[in-house]
Amino acid sequence: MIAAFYQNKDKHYVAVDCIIMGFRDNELHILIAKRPFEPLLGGWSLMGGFVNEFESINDAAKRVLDEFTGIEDIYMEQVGAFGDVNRDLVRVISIAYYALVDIEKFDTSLAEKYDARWAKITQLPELIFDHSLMVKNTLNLLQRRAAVKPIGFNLLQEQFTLPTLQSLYESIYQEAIDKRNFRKKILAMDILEKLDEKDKSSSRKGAFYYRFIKEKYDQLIQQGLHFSI
Amino acid sequence: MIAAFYQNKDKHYVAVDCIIMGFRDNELHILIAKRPFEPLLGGWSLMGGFVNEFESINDAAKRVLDEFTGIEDIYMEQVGAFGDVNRDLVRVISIAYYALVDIEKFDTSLAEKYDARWAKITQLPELIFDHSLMVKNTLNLLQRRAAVKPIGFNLLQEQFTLPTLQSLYESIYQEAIDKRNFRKKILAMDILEKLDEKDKSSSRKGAFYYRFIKEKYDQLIQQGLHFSI
DNA sequence: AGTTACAAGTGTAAATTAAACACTTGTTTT
DNA sequence: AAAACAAGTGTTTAATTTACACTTGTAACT
Repeated sequence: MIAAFYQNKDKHYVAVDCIIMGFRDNELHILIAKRPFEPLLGGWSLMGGFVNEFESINDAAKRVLDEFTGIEDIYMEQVGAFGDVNRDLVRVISIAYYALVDIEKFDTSLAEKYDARWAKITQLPELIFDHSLMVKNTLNLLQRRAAVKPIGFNLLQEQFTLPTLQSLYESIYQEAIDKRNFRKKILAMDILEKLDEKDKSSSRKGAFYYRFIKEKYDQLIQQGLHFSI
Repeated sequence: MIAAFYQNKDKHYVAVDCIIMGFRDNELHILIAKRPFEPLLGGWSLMGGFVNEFESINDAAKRVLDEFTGIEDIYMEQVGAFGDVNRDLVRVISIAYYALVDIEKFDTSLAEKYDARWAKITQLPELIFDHSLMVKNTLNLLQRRAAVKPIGFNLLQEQFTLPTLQSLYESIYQEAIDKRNFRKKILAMDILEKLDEKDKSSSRKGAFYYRFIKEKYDQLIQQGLHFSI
């Protein structure tokens, strides 16, 4: 009876495609790879994989993320399902996830293995299928999310300077931010801890390191206040 | 060669589930139906259907919307893919879409045919599978969208009063809005046209009807301004 | 005809938030 | 000792949001 109901329904290939984002040289980057098989062999593509029979789509995304970055416990969020593309010969319904990773933790040996590279989001090549659209939607979503949730820190190492943090947000919003206003706002939330060390790699004076303190953020929320940059 | 690559991949049942929203009696309503087949026969569910082999997922959603409402050209937007539910016996990946309809255009004969009814969003029964989660995510998405896009008008008839429009937004945001501030804001955008007729169904004085003028909205956008309520 | 009931309709002031803006500091290099 | 240079710092103005209470128009009732 049950089997009978499903029996005449079509089944589909379902893939996950991951928009893996990293931050380097004051710019957002996305991990892309040369596609190793047909159709569109050699085209630039996002990192993806097929969903297995008894696997949740979230688990599939996690598996793919781990496979291509060597990092577990990655911050990720679904972007949406894409299925209107007329892929050659076979139609695949693809569910896109974006992920924010600390690019320093990235296992670079995997880049060789998969012929992958980090491309600046402002200078992405044309991607296959609807992958360019996925990236566009992701940036949109990220801009809205990063404005109200402290997810940007996932793109940084544990310690970071305020100039770096600011340039991260500038890269996400793709617009300049006033230095004084930015500092005022982020520090007013009292969710960062200032450290004693300085990063002297980009100035003689050096910039103090800060850390994001999750507990302080939770406290902020508990007080009915909100993160906002 | 190509076939060989896909050959060993699993295929999945893919459905669309539609959160069909209407506005009535100053409250958002959602169309739900008693499920007519196993598993979970008799449980309250969203309106859904399976995606056909050569159909885009958007088209599948449109088809389902038309089937259950009798309305074509419905405003709809994807909410996301849901696939982590352990559905009895068979796993189905479902892509949720929300739709905003003028409840007056709804073909009520379909309600009988499908054993469907409009339920207040504040008083929804427990829904099957992850449908309750879909509704929750939809309300979230709708709150963010309705704040910056003039999509709320899809829930109203062509002519509507400002008190009605306000109560629509109150129902979407689930919070009271100050009457004067609301009117100030919506009228300042100059996207509505005031008509000469009044609606006297809810007061002796009567409230003037207004119409949303898409051309005026386009003009607003062209000026670099934004819709915002 | 006058009164009542009642939602529709209207404006201003205060508070908050966002935006604009330029100089000083600390450290290394020359 | 001077130069170079990014890090760091406050205040003022503008814009936006919030709070708040009375008048108006019409139908129903007496």
